[in-house]
Amino acid sequence: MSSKEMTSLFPIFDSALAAYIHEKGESKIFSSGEVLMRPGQFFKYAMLIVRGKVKLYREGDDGEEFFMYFLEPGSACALSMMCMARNQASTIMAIAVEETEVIMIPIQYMDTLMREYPAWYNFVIETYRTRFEELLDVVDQIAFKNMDERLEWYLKRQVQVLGNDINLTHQQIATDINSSREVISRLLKKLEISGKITMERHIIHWKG
Amino acid sequence: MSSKEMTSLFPIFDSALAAYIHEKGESKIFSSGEVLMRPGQFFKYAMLIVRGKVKLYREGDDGEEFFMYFLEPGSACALSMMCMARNQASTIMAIAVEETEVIMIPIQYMDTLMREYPAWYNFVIETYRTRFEELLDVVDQIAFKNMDERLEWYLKRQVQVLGNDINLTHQQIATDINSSREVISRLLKKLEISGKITMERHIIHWKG
DNA sequence: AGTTGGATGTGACAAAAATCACATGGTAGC
DNA sequence: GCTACCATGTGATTTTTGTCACATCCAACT
Repeated sequence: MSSKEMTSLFPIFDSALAAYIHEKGESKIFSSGEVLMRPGQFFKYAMLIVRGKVKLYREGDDGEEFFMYFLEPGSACALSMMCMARNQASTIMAIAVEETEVIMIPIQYMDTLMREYPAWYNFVIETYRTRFEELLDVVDQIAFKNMDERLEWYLKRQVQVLGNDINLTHQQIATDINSSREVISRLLKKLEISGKITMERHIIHWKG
Repeated sequence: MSSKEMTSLFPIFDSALAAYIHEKGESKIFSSGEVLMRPGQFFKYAMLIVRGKVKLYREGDDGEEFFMYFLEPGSACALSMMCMARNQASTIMAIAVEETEVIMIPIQYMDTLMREYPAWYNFVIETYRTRFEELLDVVDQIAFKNMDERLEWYLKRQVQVLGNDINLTHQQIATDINSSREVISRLLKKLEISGKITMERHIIHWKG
């Protein structure tokens, strides 16, 4: 990726910053399903998403999963930065849901980036802020909403990021929102009756 | 508050930064129960807590409340900074739970702070990070845990910040964790039987 | 002391969600 | 075409949580 492409994907970057990241960052491609970050891992890079989609999960003590949000091109993994900066083990799971290209910036360049590139710390702050707000929405949903509303919200987010055909089994959805397959099947049936979706094996079509 | 006191409360601040904040910040005292920030409000200050305790709530669409975390002296309100920086309405409620002194830094000094005081943006980033991790814990609890565990976790956090005698009615606790009074009463009874607490009217004593 | 209002205790019931058991149905691999 | 493996559908039951009704109890105020 050229510096020019970088500034168009990350509009907050100035050309000097883009050039620096271009020089120091390492490009890496993850294929669909590959793990970018797993709980317990110590992280030595800040990750910028260039292409593809990444799904972030929280894992419970007994291996339960809980979907939090997607990362898309032009965004960064806030958690990677936090773990790196604190030298703390990651507490989340990040998986590529399609072939995904990332720029990995090694930790040793963070001081320079922070000190000499104002656009960088603005970007970092903006990244934290975006994710923070996304997390607040997640809290709202699980604190205040019933499963039917949470399911609908979940489907909407899938559609926003991955398009109107949702390629997930009922079991996968149940895992993502920490429910059970039967409950999801029944609620999906209701959504189908109300006309918001149609269903096929392995696919849910969102109609709005 | 002198610059010297400030650097001891906010150890990340250097003396130049402390002096600048001392000059530009406005000190304000909120009495117990007073609202520092309410949903819908546009925020024009970054708030630093100097003394006292602040409780942060999320509000649901139908006026439900949900306790998120406390702010203590030496910390800042991450949400105030976010709303300010984006010129967005606040989506949370902040209430002083005891007499609380804050330094309010008007928005027009943010550019200078960010540009000329590296300690400031480090502090901002650190603030976001801390709150982010706290929010992740909240998500874990409500996503994966039953009410009994959530209640215990809630009580522990109260104790950590406010001491072993918890001055709350069952109804207030129920509101904080979005449950109902009867459920909380029954679960508290179980905790009393198991020896983790003792109860009096209006008070719960934590025994661990 | 008597009244009153909020706080707490408790049983019965309702609603939401999870779990169990089993039927049906499509499809990939032989 | 047969088989085996998932995915999905569905009723019955259990668990968890919320709701309702009402009793009791304490503390403040007259």
